Amino acid sequence: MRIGDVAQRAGVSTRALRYYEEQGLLGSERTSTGQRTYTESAIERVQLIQQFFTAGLPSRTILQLLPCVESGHASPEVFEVLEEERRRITAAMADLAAARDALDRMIDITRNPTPEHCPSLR
Amino acid sequence: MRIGDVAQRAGVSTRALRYYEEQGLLGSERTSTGQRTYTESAIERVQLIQQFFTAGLPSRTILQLLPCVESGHASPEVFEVLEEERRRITAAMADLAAARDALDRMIDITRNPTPEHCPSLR
DNA sequence: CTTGCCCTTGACGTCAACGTCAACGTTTAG
DNA sequence: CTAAACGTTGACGTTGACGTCAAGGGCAAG
Repeated sequence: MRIGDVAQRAGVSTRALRYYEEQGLLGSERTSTGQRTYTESAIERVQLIQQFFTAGLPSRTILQLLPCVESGHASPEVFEVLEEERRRITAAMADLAAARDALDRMIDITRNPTPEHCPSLR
Repeated sequence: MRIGDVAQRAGVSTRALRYYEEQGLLGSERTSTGQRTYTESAIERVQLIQQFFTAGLPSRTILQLLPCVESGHASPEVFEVLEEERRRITAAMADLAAARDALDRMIDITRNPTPEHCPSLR
């Protein structure tokens, strides 16, 4: 597969794929003329990378974790990274829940306006 | 209160407070010599602003929502913004949950390594 | 052959919420 | 009074995951 196919099937831009390669997150073979070639497994890998990016992991951290996906083994340091990121994500979910609740209170108030609305915003 | 007090009590930098004012998110009185003065309610307001920033809302959107906190009323457009952001946050929480689950699978595998680990990563 | 779409590298642009530094005025504790 | 600590505006720097040209080469169809 060429880069455009992978991009379309994985739902990312070709620029993103080259960026992933630049960061060491995604490998590729080259044809004799220098064009990138990918296997089917690249699509799955890109989707996993995207999932981690969406969760707020920086590329350096993803770079640490990806080898563990392939080897099925993690050094103690990488294991600590795994658990640290898990904690980060859990905290982020709590923050989102808090903000969502704040929005819910605002939505509720704007639907049933009361003279004494201010205290209930806290 | 001066800006340093608000910063400390709200847990943000003075630079952030000036930025909020610049963006129209936070008002202040001025002394005769030009120094900013805040009321107690500023702290609560800053914390709400922070909560929204943490949830990924941009300052322009927060600027739309804040008047609704004070007035207790929302125009139809602002109301739509409220619900749209609620949907965004809900989706973001789902993404985080998915990434957390991926991490959990990796953690599980690195704890009990199996020869057939690869399929369970999907 | 040439048209049109795909690919390459390289390099600069973006966006947002601040950090940081400069140069200077203000308030406060001793 | 004076020095430390705090305040002001202005402006440039940071960070990360790409977007977006630019300039050129590769490849199947008609």
